[in-house]
Amino acid sequence: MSIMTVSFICSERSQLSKTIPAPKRTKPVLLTAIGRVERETGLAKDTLRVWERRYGFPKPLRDGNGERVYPPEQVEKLRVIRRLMDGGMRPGKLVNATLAQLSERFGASRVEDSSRSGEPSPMTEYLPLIKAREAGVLQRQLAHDLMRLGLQRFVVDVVAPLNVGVGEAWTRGELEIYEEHLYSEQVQHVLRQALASAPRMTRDPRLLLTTLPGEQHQIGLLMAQACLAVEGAECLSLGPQTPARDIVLAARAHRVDVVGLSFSSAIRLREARAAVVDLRKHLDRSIGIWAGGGLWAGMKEPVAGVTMIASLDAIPAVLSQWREQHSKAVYA
Amino acid sequence: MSIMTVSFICSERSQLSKTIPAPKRTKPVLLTAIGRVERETGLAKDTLRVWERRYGFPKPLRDGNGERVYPPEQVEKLRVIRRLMDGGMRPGKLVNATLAQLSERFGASRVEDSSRSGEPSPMTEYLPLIKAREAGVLQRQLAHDLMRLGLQRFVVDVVAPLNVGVGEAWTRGELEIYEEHLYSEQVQHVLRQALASAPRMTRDPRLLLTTLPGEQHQIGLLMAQACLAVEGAECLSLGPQTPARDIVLAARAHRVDVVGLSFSSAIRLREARAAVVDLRKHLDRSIGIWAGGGLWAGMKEPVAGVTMIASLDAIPAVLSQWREQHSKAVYA
DNA sequence: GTAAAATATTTGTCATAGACAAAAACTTCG
DNA sequence: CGAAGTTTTTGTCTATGACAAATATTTTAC
Repeated sequence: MSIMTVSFICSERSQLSKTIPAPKRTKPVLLTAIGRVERETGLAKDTLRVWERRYGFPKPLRDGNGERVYPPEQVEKLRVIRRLMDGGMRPGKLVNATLAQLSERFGASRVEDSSRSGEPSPMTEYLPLIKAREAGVLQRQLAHDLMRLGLQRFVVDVVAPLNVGVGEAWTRGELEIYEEHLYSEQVQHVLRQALASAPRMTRDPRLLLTTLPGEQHQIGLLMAQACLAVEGAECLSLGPQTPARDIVLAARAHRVDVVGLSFSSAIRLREARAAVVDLRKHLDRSIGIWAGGGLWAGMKEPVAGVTMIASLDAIPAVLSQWREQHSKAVYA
Repeated sequence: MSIMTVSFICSERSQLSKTIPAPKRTKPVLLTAIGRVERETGLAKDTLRVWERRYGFPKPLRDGNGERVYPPEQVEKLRVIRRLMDGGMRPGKLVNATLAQLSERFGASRVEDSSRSGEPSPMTEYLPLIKAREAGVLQRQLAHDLMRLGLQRFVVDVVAPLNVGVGEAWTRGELEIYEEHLYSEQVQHVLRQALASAPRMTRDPRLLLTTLPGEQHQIGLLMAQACLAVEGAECLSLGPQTPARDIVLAARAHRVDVVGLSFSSAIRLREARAAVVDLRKHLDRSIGIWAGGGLWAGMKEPVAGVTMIASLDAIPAVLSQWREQHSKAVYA
């Protein structure tokens, strides 16, 4: 993680501002090699090749060396498919549909939510702000709602639905990725501010918060931390992507009672499950594991020795339950 | 990025706290499949296989299905090798060395730095705090130094060397990854606090800050943002990992003057270079690109139309140069 | 009819081995 | 000593086959 060295190679001005020549575009067509497609879509190279073999899609062109080059429409379609798969659909049904047909499928998974009641969703209020590209206004509105509702309700009623809504809006093509990034950055800012100013109570349980490798999303972690801090739990966050081995070491070193893990739905259920099972295997039995994230709502059987928390709403209940059990143990 | 759904599947207590059965460890030996090794070391599956074929290392065992399973020592050695390669060494010379021999090599790249002068490095002050596992104390010390030195000097003289030092300490086995994570989290916290309380000047240039996909490290970005904010530049951060296409869109939408990219040394030079060249190709010529990070110190020829900033020290100079050129343009 | 068990399909990941181009290191020449 | 040419190193790509885990479908039992 060493990031910056202190050497100073920029002493020559001529080198410093080489803003002069500016390259000319060679071809207006942008073809993407398989390695890059893997990075952009999150679909493994092996998977891309096997889909081509089995389903006939994607059907990349070949360059001079016989290597696959993907035109942008196919990459775009792959991105959408990946997105739908995260929502539980299977690739066999998706690859041979047109982009238009795929877009329709999105509706299916959201009907229950949007038409559930007449009450205004946070999305109707915030989406224009995000699209207006006014970072300052967005941040002030968030800060305002935070003040009005308090941290707990702000997270549960505003931020959590907003995350879902923003993700869906992106899926429907209503938002660009950069707008999502910008939103995410503002929310993180507001949440971190709130956490910093919240008084630190040192009450049981002591929690170690992080995500497993591959899960990059910090917002889930921050939301959880906020909900836990409000309830007086002592949180220690390692940030995202801590390897299992290091979670075990850190949990021991800091003598925590519980390890809290956050999972976004951008990760596949079975992988997440396997990773949690693995962690449970190696972590001391006296230390609890709480796995949070909407991901778990779709799971059939729970993992032994792990508490699944599918909603932030559930955090207070889980906490009080833990405290109850723990106090009993002291008396017993 | 949809992270949490609002469904509440935890209403049944029995499911909620399945902390009962607790699995028994089957085998004390921890064998790692190739996919996981890829994730943990950052070395592609193809690379792992081709090294095995060519150099005879790693030499994984095979499970019942003839699939590779890597014992922990080999994974550890791979991690160290990866680390050394990021420093510019070549794998052929490394794979057949013992772990002890590899550790020696680390010295080579740091001699110039540590023995350069007698002045106390921030490391001597902070390393004990990190190892003491007292997050609160560490944070207070950081905040104290921030107050004492001011944001600019704090970033350049304390945080930047600390990042390098912490990375090296990890390499030498003096720090665990989780300790690095914890340190990183505290630093981010302090930097974000400082940025939030800094008054927002709206002076040219307008910057869009982010990292390219694959570059996860946020600290470099935050440090840059701090240095830029101090100098009065208007920063808009998208957080890490924005695809090139979206950087182009965002830069246009927000009418920025410059796109600032941060690169840690955990990424390979040629890949970074290629990515920057690609971005330059697609970004409007009127928008500048500043690529920051110690990475670029090792580069031979600069990229046309891109300003490389190898050190945070250089930021004020680059800024004033930009302003100078830009004001000239106005009068011309 | 529903629930459980058995069977079938879908799907991702792994294996093998050969090929090649870009980068780095090493020679040779002026 | 530096430029130009040559060799080695190295990562990534290709192709096809195989298999197990997850999911869907059918059959069987109650």
